[in-house]
Amino acid sequence: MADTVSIRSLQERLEQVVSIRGWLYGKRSGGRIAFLLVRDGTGLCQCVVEAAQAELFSAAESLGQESSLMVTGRVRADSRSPGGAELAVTGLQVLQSASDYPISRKAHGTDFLMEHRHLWLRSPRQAAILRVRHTLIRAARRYFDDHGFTLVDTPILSPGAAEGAGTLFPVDYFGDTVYLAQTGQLYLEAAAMALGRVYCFGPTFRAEKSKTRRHLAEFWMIEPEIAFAELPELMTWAEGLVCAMVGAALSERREELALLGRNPAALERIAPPFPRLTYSQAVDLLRDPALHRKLEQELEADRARLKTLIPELAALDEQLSRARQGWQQDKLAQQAADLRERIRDLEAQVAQRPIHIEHARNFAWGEDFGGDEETIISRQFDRPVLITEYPRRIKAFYMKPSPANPDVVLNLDMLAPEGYGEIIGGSQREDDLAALRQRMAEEGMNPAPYEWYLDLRRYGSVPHGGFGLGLERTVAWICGLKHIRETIPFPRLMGRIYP
RNA sequence: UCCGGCGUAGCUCAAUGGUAGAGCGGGUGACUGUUAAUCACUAGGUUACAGGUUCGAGCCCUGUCGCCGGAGCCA
Repeated sequence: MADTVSIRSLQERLEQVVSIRGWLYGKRSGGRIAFLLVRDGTGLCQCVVEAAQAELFSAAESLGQESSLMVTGRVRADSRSPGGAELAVTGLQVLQSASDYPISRKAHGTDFLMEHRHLWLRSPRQAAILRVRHTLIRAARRYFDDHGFTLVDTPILSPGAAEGAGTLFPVDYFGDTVYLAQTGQLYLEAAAMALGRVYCFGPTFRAEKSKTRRHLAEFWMIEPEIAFAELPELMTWAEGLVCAMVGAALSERREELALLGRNPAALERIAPPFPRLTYSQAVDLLRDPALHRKLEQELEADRARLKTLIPELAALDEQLSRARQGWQQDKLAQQAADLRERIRDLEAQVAQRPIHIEHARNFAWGEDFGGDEETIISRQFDRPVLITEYPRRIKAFYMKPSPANPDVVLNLDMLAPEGYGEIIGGSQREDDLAALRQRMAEEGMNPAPYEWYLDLRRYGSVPHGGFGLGLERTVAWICGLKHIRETIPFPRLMGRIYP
């Protein structure tokens, strides 16, 4: 009886007879030889069946993509097999013979792939993303665990809405309406007063009707909350967390990042200290004529690039019209489609840029940053940027105003580079009972459901704060993905709940 | 909610208002080392749906539905 081993470990089994279990990823056959490409979640292995073994050969030839099987054979080194080792098959047990697997090893549209998300996960690219995601989660948890934090799970069902009830999902709770949590923060504050340093990691829910590449209705957030921490300390924690996550991806997931086409150089630059701006400094930056000149130069550069892309596309179309073989045609058509998409994106950017510049020029202190302002600011730096002290009026009631300027609060946002947007939002909390009550009154909030929260200020209140990191946006940034829907196994998007 | 784009074979896409097509995938056959193998043959269609204009509609018009991503809002 041969040992059953993982494909990843085949290199250590050269010349031995072993079995592997997995799924048929691809198949090619000649008149007297058949190649089965088997995947098992740890790697890909080419399995060779020769026609001399008539029964094995006909069984191998009849298998459809994604059939599940156990293959036994002698391991031999061969550079033509994906993992460097192939299996000379002596035994083949078909667990289930599959036919008409919907996802071929070819280009598909996003709608089709999303409808088949449960199968799409089997493709190498999606599996790579899930591995990076896993590594980032582990790195974040390890970072907190190693720094004296205690994991505290906060409830998912929460009574009444803290702010903007329209952004919460209502749920029937024994006849009452409650809501799916959009943060564990208030509960974490209670836990921080018990344990000092705490964090939670769980799903959060937003009912915002946002249909963009940066939004999910259900996403995972890592939230630390730290007793005695004031704003500067919070920034250090945020920086440390992000560096720990990027570092783990670089040290443990090089292969996956390469498969995803992510240039590691952009990630290797990520080191503390991150640039820090106050909101007011960011506004000055937006209004700075030097920035506008720079943006206009970039606009010219993009226009020039667009001019080079268009002949490139024409050349590709020309090649396409001359291509003979079907799959070459298909490949070229795919390249042409990709290029067309890049051109469309670039054209849209070029068209939008003057509007963005105009927005930046006219940006008034007190407004919140929109996506285009965030993009402009984050593009000025080659690593994540921290922005602090936003106007009090656009921020939540629990944020502590700055003692130096009560018009701003002691909050922090972190913008990821390359236009990936906000990945962290947090603040030092208001720890004074009277001030907190006043802020709640200003917001027109009923204090009754928050008496427990106010208790935290009645009994041994201390300065404290925390922040939340959006896992999926971080995964998208680190993997260099165009869309957040690939960062989570089963994305919940507005208008999509299947599968 | 608003703005814009798209909807043709299982998939990816073609088709001046005038005979609905190609590649991939499926099926059959050929081929001793393939790398999205290749070659030959073959099956496969209510052109999203409902109206309208026209001698004639995949194409033009109106409405509905679905999908996409941008604004607002947010991580």
